[in-house]
Amino acid sequence: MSKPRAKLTDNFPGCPVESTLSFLDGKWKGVILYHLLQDGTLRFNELRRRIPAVTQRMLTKQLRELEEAGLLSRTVFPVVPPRVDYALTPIGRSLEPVIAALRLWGKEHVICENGRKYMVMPEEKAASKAA
Amino acid sequence: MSKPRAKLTDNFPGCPVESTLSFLDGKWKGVILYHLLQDGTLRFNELRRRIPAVTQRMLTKQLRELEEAGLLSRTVFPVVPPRVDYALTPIGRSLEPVIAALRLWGKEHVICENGRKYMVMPEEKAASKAA
DNA sequence: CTGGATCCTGGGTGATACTG
DNA sequence: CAGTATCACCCAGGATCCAG
Repeated sequence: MSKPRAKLTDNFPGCPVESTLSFLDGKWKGVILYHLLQDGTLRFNELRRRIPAVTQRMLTKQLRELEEAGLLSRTVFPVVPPRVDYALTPIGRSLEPVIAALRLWGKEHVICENGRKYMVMPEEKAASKAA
Repeated sequence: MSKPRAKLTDNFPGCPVESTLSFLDGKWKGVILYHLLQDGTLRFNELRRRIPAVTQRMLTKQLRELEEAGLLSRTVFPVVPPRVDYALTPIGRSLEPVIAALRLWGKEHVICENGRKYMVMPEEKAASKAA
């Protein structure tokens, strides 16, 4: 199945938010899409290097799910050593505004420090500037 | 902890996409935020009615997590029968562009039919489905 | 280099029953 | 009405070893 968690009986039609989220479900899909949007085409280990915390197993899994969903294409070069390129499909690329929105909000409202995440209230930022 | 799945050791700072996604993690957060954005303030059962597939347990849980994250406020009225209002905080409301992007993409690229989800290629819509 | 196969576990999620 | 308490299941996700 292409949906890892979604039981396909979630809710009635009419919740595109849920639908979209279901394609981003999984711990690494968002990051993968982000890097693919940034760099165009990436090989397996190039992706790994950009997402240090991911394991091969999970990277493979999430890539396959994204591929099955039609969001990215996987190109195998029959050479030795093996080479596999990953790139977004047109649909995958159409997620750009979504990823951009996610990224923007994260930059605005979350502080990442040593791997920890802290929320930042806009008022605090404004207040510190104004007051 | 406020993050259900995120191990906080995911990746180095620099991935706001991941950060944002971590706040939307969980099966119902997106939908909850969406409805709260739509309707302003909602009571517990009003939310339930808008998300038929959710159980009380999960609705409660996700609401608490969103509250702990600071995205929504929970107002208890000491009356009988009980009444609890949920509304977005300013930060919660700041997620509007994100939810909007998610929703827009879903409307453009996903068809919900009888609870099932089908991807729709923009090209296929433009050009008649020939395959 | 790019995976596949296997084992394992944490906790997310559901179902149900109960309560002020 | 708005939850809490419990039990049980399933599978996402990590670790490790193996393979072409």
